[in-house]
Amino acid sequence: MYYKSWARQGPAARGHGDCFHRLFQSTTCLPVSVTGIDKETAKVKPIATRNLHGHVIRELGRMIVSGEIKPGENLPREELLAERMSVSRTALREAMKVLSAKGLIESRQKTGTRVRETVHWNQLDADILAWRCESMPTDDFVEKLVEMREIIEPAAAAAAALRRTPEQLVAVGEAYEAMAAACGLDAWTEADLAFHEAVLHATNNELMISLFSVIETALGAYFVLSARTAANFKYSLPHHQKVYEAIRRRQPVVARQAMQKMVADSRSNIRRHRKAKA
Amino acid sequence: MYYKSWARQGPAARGHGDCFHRLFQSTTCLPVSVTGIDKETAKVKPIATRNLHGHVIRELGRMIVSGEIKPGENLPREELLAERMSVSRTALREAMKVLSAKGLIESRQKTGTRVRETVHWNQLDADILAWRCESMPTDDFVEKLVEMREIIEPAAAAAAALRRTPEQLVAVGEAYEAMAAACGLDAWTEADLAFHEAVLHATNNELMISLFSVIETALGAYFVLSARTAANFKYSLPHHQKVYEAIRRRQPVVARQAMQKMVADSRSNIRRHRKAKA
DNA sequence: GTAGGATAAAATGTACTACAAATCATGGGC
DNA sequence: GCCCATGATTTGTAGTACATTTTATCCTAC
Repeated sequence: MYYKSWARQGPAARGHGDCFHRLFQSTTCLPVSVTGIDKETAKVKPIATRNLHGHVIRELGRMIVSGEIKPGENLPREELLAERMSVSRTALREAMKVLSAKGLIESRQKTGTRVRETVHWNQLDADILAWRCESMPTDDFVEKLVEMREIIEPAAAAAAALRRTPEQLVAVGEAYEAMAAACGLDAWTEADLAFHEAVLHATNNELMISLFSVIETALGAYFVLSARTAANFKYSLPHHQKVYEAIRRRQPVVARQAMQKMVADSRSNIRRHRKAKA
Repeated sequence: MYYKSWARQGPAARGHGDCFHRLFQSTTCLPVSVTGIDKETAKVKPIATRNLHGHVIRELGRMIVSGEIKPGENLPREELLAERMSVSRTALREAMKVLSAKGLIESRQKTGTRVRETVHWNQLDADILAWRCESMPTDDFVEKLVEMREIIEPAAAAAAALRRTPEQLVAVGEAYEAMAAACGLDAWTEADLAFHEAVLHATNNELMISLFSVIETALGAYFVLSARTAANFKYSLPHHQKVYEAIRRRQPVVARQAMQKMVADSRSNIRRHRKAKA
C-alpha cells in the first residue's frame, strides 16, 4: 500500500520498452501481443498495468522527463505515434490528455503536440517524481528533494504536535513500533514511509498530506543510495522516537527540532555516500 | 499570464452549466449548440475553453470538489453521462482520464466510475485548488492555504537570498517596482503575484516553483476577501521591499524573517476581515 | 511589386460504431 | 448447500469519418 510511486518504477512494464525506444526512427516495430504483456507484468505489478493507456502514459512520460524528447520538440503526429506504439489513436489520445494535464505537453491543431518547458511541468506530481527517479536520480535532484524535506517535515511535525487527534497519534505510534520491530530493510522502509505519512496526516491539512509524494520520493532515493551500507539501517530510530514523543506530548518546538535534526542527519549521510562513491 | 488558476474561475464557461446541474436527475437536458457556446465564452476567456473536453473536466471536477458528488458515490455510466452532457463518449472519457490522474475518480470495468476519498485527491493541483475557490472558499480552507504560505515562503525567501542569479534578482526587483507603481487593484495583484513567483524561481528548485499554484490560490483568496477595503491596498509594500533588499544583499536570515512577517501580517488581516464580516 | 484575402493542406478535436475484457450476479448441476 | 458456468453490465480498445483550427500558399487587385 505504501511506497506507491516508488514501486511504480523498477523493472515493470518493459513489454513495449524495446519498441518505444525507436519511436522516432523510421523503422516500424513489430506489434506485440498485448495479452501476453499484461500476463507477464501482472506477476510483478498487477496495478496500473492493467490498462493499455497506462502503459502509454508511463512510456511517453518517461521519455519526456528523462530528456529523451526535449522541450520544444514536437511529437510525431497522433496517427503515426499510435501506429508505432501499436495502440489505437483513442488510447494514445487519452494518455496524451493526462500528460497534458501534468503540464508535460501541449497540443494544438495543425501545429501538433510539443513538449513544454520544464517550468510548466507539475513537478510535484507523483508520477513525474517517480519517472525522474527511474534512471538513477542525479545528485542535483536528490539535493532538491532533501531541501524540500527540510522545509516541509519540521513544519509538519510542529503542526502535528499542535493539532493531532488521538487516533492520528496512534497511527504515528504504530508506525514507530513497526520500525522498531523491523527485521529486514523492506519492513523498515515500509514502516519509515508510514511514519512520515502519519505525521503529515496528523497536521490535518490536506495540502500538507499531498506533499507526501515528495517525501516518498526523497526517502525512496535515500533508501536506494544507502542500500549497500544497510548494515545498521536502524540508526535513525532514536530520531523517530524523539519526534513521536514530542508529538505525543504536544510540544511543537521540540517536534520541529527533532525532525529538523533527522532530516539534516539524512542529508549528511547522503553526502557521505556520494563521496564514498566518487 | 499570471493569476492563471484563479482566472480560471469567474463567470466563464457557464454554457453547459444549467445542464450539468441536473446530471443526476432523470430529466434529459436539451442539447446546446456547441459552436455558439465556444464563440460566446471566447470573448471572456479564450484559453482552456476552446476544447470541449476542457469543459467536461471543469464541470465534473467542480461538481466533485464542491461535494455535489460525494466520495464513494458512483457516476452515471459513460454512455448515459455523455448523453446528459451532450458530448460524445470519446470526449467524456478523455476528461475522465484527466480527473482520474488528479486522483478524483477511479474507474473499473463492470463496477463503474466512483469518486475517490479526498485523501487521494492531488490537492496541490492548480485546477483542484481553483475549483475549491470557485464557490467562495471556506474559512477553513483559507486557513490551510495561509499555513502553507507560512511554511513555504519564508524558506523560499531564504533560499533565494542564497542562490539567486543576477537575472532572477532583476525579476524580483521589476515585480517590486511594478507593485510600487501600481495605480489600481488589478495592476497591484498582478505585480504581487509576479513578485512571489519570482522569489520562488530564485530558489532554483523546480519543486519549489511548482508550489506557486498554492501561493497563487492563497493570494487570490486574500485579494477577494480584502477587495472591499481596498482603499490602501499598498500597505504591504514595505514588507515586500524588505524581502527584496534582503535577497539583493544575500541575507537569508533577514529574508526569511521579512517574509515571515509579511505572511503573518496577511494572516491577521484575513482574521480581521472575517470578524468584520461576522 | 507588394498587400490582401481566398483557398488548400495538415494536424488535432469530436462523434459514432463495434467489439473485447473484466467482473459481478444469477442460476443450474452435483 | 456449494461450486462452477453462464450471462449481463460496464469500462477498455479499435477503427472510421468528419469538423475545426491554423498555417502556408497562391492568386488577385491595387
